[in-house]
Amino acid sequence: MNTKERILDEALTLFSEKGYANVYVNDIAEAVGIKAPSLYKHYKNKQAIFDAILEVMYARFKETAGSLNIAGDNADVDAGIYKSMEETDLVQLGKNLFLYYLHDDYTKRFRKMLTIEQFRDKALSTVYMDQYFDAPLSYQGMLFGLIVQQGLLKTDNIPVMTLHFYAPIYTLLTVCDRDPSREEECLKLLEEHIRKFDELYGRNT
Amino acid sequence: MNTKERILDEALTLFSEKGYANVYVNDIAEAVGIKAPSLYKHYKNKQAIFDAILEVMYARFKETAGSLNIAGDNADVDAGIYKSMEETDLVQLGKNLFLYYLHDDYTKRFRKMLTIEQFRDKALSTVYMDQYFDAPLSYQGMLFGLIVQQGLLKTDNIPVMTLHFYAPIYTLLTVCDRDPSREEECLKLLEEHIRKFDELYGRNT
DNA sequence: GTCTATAAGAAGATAGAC
DNA sequence: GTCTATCTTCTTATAGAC
Repeated sequence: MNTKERILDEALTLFSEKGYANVYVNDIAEAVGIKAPSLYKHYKNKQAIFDAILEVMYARFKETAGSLNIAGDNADVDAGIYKSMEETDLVQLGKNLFLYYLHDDYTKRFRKMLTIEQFRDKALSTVYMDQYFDAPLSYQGMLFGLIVQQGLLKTDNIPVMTLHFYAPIYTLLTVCDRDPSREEECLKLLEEHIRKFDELYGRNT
Repeated sequence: MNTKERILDEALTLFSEKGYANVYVNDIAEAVGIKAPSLYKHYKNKQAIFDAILEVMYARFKETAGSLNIAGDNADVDAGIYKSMEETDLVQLGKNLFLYYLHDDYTKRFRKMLTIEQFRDKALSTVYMDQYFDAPLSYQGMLFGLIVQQGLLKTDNIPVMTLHFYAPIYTLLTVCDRDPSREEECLKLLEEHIRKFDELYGRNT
């Protein structure tokens, strides 16, 4: 990783921990191991560093299309999900998804930074919502549509079914973001959630 | 409302919109209609204003005990909920709760401020989690325990049942906080969520 | 309690040597 | 590309009159 990239990396870490306004260019330089004025050889100013981070983020979000997919980052795996649903590997998939988003270094820092900065910039709150509400619900809703079509789960309201699957995952994710020490507890609840979800939707009309 | 209170009120509005670091004492003074130096006759410094806001917040949170209760802010109403559950007024109660937390002016601004500032201060993230995760789940879990005892709803896992009820409400609340124009859409989903929740847990073992 | 004037310091950014 | 020195601006806070 060259200096220009390291600046983005360290800045992202700092922004995600303290927010843009509470991070000084000197902090970033120090984290990188250079002096503050040297930053300006790589980026026009502090805002340009922030903007560059957003660009990287947008690019990554685009790559993983409907982020917070059922399989996390692999649409191929998702595509096969409704074929093997008989074994209730929905649990394993849900946990993988959760852990991927919780532990993937970039994803995690982006999410925390967005959480802090979203109210200052309407565009950021739109990105946050798209990434953590609309896209997951849309993508997962499509998958559940297939699963229901296969007769593996039953419902007359797929959007609500999707919300029932996803909202607890999202909620538990926000808990772990705030207090990583609660990960074990949340994973346990997550597993119980999916098992019960499967049970509730598995044998009703 | 005297000047001292108006300072807190305007500061809370500004902090919830831009975050502590992005609000200058001059902004607060301007909002109140006085000059910045006059603020210092009421509060020792900027941080003291923030701290005073937190105190008010803690006091209010304490008043409404297990905030995000089923009935929002009225434990008496909650206490009677499991007697009249036959009429599925769970929907109305859920909507009232949601709307109370969405529209109550103080609650809303506190929540947004906490969202922005929580990562800077461990204590704040603890307050946030307690207020929007632990307390609601604990309180609602107790109520669902009673409801289940009455045989009105059925489950072998009350914590997960409570999560299933609350997580969608929480998730939809975070959507409306970010984009108030989606309130109608979210209310519709909320209502469908509770109806389906009632259906799923109403006729299973 | 509010004002004007201003001090004190912090933070972002530039100049120019190496 | 990195450094030291420095400038500029912004922000908090104080002094002292009214």
